[in-house]
Amino acid sequence: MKKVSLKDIAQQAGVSTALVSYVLNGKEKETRVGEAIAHKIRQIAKDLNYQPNHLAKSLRSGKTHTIGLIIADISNPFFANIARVVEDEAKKNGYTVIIGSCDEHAEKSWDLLNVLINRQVDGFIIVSCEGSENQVHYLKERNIPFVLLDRHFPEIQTDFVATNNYKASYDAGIHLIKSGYSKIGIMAYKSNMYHMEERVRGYKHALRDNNIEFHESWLKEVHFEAMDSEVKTAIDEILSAEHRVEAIIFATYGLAINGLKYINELRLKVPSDMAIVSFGQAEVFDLYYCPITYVRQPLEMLGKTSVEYLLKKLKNPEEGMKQILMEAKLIARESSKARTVQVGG
Amino acid sequence: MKKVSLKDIAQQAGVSTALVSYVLNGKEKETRVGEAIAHKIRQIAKDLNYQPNHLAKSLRSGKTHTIGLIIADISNPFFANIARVVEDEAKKNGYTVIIGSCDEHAEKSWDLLNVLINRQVDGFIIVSCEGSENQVHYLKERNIPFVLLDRHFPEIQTDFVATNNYKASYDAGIHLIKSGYSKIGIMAYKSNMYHMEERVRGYKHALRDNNIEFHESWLKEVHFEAMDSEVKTAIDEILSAEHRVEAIIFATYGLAINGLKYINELRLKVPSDMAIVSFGQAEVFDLYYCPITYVRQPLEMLGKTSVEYLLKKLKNPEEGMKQILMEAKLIARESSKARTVQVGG
DNA sequence: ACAGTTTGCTTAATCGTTTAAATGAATTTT
DNA sequence: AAAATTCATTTAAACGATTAAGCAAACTGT
Repeated sequence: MKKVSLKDIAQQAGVSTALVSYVLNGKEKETRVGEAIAHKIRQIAKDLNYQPNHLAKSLRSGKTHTIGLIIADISNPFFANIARVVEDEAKKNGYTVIIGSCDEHAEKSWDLLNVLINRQVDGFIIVSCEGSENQVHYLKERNIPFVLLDRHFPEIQTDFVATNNYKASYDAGIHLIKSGYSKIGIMAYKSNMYHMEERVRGYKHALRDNNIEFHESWLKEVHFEAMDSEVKTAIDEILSAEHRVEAIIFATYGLAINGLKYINELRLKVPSDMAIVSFGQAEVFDLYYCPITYVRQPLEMLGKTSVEYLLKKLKNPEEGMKQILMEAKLIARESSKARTVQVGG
Repeated sequence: MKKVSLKDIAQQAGVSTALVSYVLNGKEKETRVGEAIAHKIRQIAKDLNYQPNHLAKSLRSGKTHTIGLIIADISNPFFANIARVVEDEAKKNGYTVIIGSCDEHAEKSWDLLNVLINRQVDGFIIVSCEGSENQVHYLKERNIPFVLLDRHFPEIQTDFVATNNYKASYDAGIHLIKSGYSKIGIMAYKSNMYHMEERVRGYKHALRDNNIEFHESWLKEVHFEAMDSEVKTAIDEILSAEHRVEAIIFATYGLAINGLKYINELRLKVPSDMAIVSFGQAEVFDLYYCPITYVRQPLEMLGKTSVEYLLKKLKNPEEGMKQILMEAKLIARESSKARTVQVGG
């Protein structure tokens, strides 16, 4: 069963393909197609169940109505949720999404970018990874529309939609301090990505603003690729250090999962032995024996807005630059419960 | 900056586009292109950083090297993991994946199917939802290659890659019985999908083979769309029924999450108040205060094999029908720990 | 009645590739 | 030396759509 093309309809109607195209695209008024023939064409198209060939349309128009979404890993719930929002929002506007996972790897990210550019996606939504600045510059130079999502490079002028990580982390710190903890550590990725630095900076400022002296041993930075083992080492060190922390902020979901597993292994009780606040969100946090306090990023809004910005740019390339930082919300739970004995700063 | 096309290269080299195409596709031998000119063409292509236009290629060849993956929901970890495997395996073979979430909704699934068919995907990998038999028939009629993943329709002859759900559920039942439980319930979706029926059947046979009388109140079937509330009602009923169960099998990840949340609310202790076995897999099961026994489906294998089957079919449409049931593995944990007092059947 | 306008349709180029067929020159065979 | 073969390249159609431009025929006004 061959696919039905404009030509087939034209033949059956005894007209040229041009007419068929006009009618089927609702241009019959401007192009003065006869009423009778227009009706006939529509009928035949319906009878043959005509479905336009997107490839041909795209080749001609230069628009594929497709957007590329580059993330770290679709099997990570944070990105999976984002992806779902982006998918839905795009579909609502007649766009299709192609998702690529780069595993926080700049090289893979390059590959994806190129594959998707060759596939003529109209634009990108990108969760950048470390060392991918050149890719951002490349897109700017080539004038390919894109929006950075969740992470951005402050030194590069781009559209972006991200969380106010400084504030989020600051709030997390303040929350712990108010709950009576003063020896507070943070576990983050070893990375010079801005969003990660901001999380560390927010945490430090929370301490500073409460006259708590920060100790270097409280900041643990682990490599993404060696997370499994390094998280354990980091926790071991944190526990045996001079100023043993009473609370940890996990700067990402992945770190929290690994950290919690090890904390369980060590039979440490949350929050009495160690209070916890984590970034990210997932069912785990609800179901943990001691529900985990977490920083809820406005996933839905982040995803929706990134699509919105990108589509605006696609519709009008002259559209001005759009940058927005959205506020996260701290969801306080048992894992950071106020200590019975309040320890002032 | 315009995109570089074959024409541009041809112009610079002073030859026709045909030659350029031949050389760049490695057909210089068959088509006897001069060595010197071939070299020149390659050099120019490199200098101009030529990237072929996939749309044009696809329009001409009728092949897009794209596969459509239709699942229930990318934000569900089971599907997210599957999607990741499929993505990687496809990429390895030069294919791109477009993912669509249908929310277990046949109508949405139809939409997705049509959108992707218009986008000329070469084939589909589909996790079918209830009431989508007509879609499967449609694909067969239209001769569009596809492989059913995780779920299949026994009455329709198709390629499929799925788990042996009967066996998996049977094993889950046996495991609980061996661990000393005899009043065992199961929570499943109200559905006539084969994979779900098989899970119930396996469970029932495990009871039967151990001379345990099955009580209707032990089988709770809830509607997917009203899961949140119906799971609670179901658990309430299960607890107040005459033969109150000591253990529950959750037939899906989603049910388990909802169920566990409610069990926590009720302050029931796992496994002493209620033992648990669940299908699906995710971090939650590891981190729950009492690690959850679960049926581990061979995700990696399922995903890989589905891609493999599909690609074989794409390469050779005459390829015979391929059907495989893979065995799941029960991962025994605390949530189904052997009771101290063994209760024989 | 004739120029000018409107109407309703067709023609043909175009997007960027691929590839069968054609072409003409150089080389080999007889 | 003519015929046949080989070699290296070009031409042009095709994929399926869009759309500017062209062209009769019918209609308008004077």
